[in-house]
Amino acid sequence: MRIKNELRKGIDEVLGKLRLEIPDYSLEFAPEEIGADFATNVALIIGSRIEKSSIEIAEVISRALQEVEPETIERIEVAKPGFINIYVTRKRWHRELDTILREGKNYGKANIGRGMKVLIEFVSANPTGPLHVGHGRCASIGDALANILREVGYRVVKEYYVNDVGNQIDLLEKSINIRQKELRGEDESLPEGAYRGPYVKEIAEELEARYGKKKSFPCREYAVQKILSWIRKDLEDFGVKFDKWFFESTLYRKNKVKQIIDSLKNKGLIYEKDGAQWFKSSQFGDEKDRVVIRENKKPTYFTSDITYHYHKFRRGSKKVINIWGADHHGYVDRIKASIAALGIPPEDLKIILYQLVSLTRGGQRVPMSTREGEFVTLRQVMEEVGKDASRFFFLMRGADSRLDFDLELAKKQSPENPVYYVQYAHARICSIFREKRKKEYEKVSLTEEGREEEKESIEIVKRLSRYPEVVKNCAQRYEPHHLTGYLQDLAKCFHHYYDKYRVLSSDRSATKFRLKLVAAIRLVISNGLDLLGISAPRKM
RNA sequence: GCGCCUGUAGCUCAAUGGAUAGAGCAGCGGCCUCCGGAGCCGCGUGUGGAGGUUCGAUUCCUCUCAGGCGCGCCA
Repeated sequence: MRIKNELRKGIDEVLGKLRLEIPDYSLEFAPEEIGADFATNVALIIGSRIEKSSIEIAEVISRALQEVEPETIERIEVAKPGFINIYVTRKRWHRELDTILREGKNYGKANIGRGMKVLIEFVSANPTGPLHVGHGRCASIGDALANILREVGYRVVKEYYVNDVGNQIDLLEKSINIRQKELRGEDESLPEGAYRGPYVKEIAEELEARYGKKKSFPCREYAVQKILSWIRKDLEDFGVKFDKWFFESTLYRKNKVKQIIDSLKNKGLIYEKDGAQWFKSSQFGDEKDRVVIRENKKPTYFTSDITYHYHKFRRGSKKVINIWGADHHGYVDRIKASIAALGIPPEDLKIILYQLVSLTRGGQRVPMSTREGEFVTLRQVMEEVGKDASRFFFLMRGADSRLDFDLELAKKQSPENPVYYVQYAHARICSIFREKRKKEYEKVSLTEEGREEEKESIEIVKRLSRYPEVVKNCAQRYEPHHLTGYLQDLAKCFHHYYDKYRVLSSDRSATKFRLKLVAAIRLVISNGLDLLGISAPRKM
């Protein structure tokens, strides 16, 4: 068992013996300045409930705990307001290190998901143009989160929703047609909001070559397929693979949208006004009602989105996660209202909003509108900055913070980019093991007992020991960025240690221990980077 | 005007209601007989403002100021 779980069990046992109710208390790694290994506020919580001094309670609990866990606990101190600080024996930390190495690739896995099915939908950019940097941020977050959720025991499906019908596609078709006319020498200017990117011309040329002046040809289908194939390739090269591509058009083809409207009608939640059909979303927390069937009898985008979300749950997902750009936040309440109306608890739908990436190039703001056709693509960023670096960069900050991405700076910084710092630690450790094979240390096995005397090594074991909780924390809060921070910190500890102590030396006993330690560091870095979708190179 | 998000060190950002608020970058000064110098070490009077909740607030509540976004029978 890992130390923390063991201590929690011990504390619970002590509270039982003292006939105290077990409150919701914290048991954490103590802040570094304290010097202790773990700290709990259990006495503070109890003290505030019953009218007694927290310090006294802490002292009673400490004494009892010491007796329950003599092998693990070196000593216990009670501090200021009533914290209990626990010092763990070195022997116990050594066992922890062995546990980590034994678990190997599985270290970090948990079962808080208990096999629950989760559907995570992200990117879902309209197939009207290539992916841009913002989508890269979304893809990085979604993919990492999916990996993390899998790691802690959820069954995760990654899905991309393709809006292959509607006004944007109409507009794309129109834009292509105009470019075709240009090719034939006819002049017609692009309407307001048309797609102007060079790829539109490219598609127009291909269509022109294939179909010439034929009256009808599958323009939309061709264009969507074409653009989607670019998107797919971009994502693939970015290391993101979707389990399912769900086409909006299938909802119409299978009449699902009409079924949803009928179902809402049967619940008495649809009424007519100004020639349109309205859904009473305000009854479910939305600020006002919304149109689902326009005056022209066509459903709105919202209507197919209701249908889509309902069917995500119908397909067996207990939890649905969406990752949207923050400019869609006004949409959250109405979509939650709609699934609530259909009998699904709205809290089963988690919507993560990421702030848009503002892109600059040498301090100059780069406009980022797909429709204006002037934007920096994900591919450009990948090629300039590299896949690993850009993914790490996108994952360093919480989704809620705005991200300033200066391309010139990112390029310039690339050698000092934090991702290299973490990867370098991994490569360095691999190098130690290459060196080990060349020399007499060859026969040293990682299962042998070794001696440790420097305090930094125990600090590192403590950090390694935190790893599974970091992963859990990311999963429970849907925030992968805690993992990037953790890995940077771990890499820092390693580089420091490496600089101060030689791993391979004539001191055989110390060598045994240090090899174990760095092997465990390498393991955790590798597991962590893997979850983030970033490679852990053996050489750089 | 209403709603959501964000205000933390020169810059970019961390911190499940916990103890003396932490990193990176930039700047200055040091470290290569030795496993990879893409590295290490040293240098810091910062939570926009005012109240409140409590043993304890960057975190929760109210008000306020600043920025971003949204408020369509667009998606």
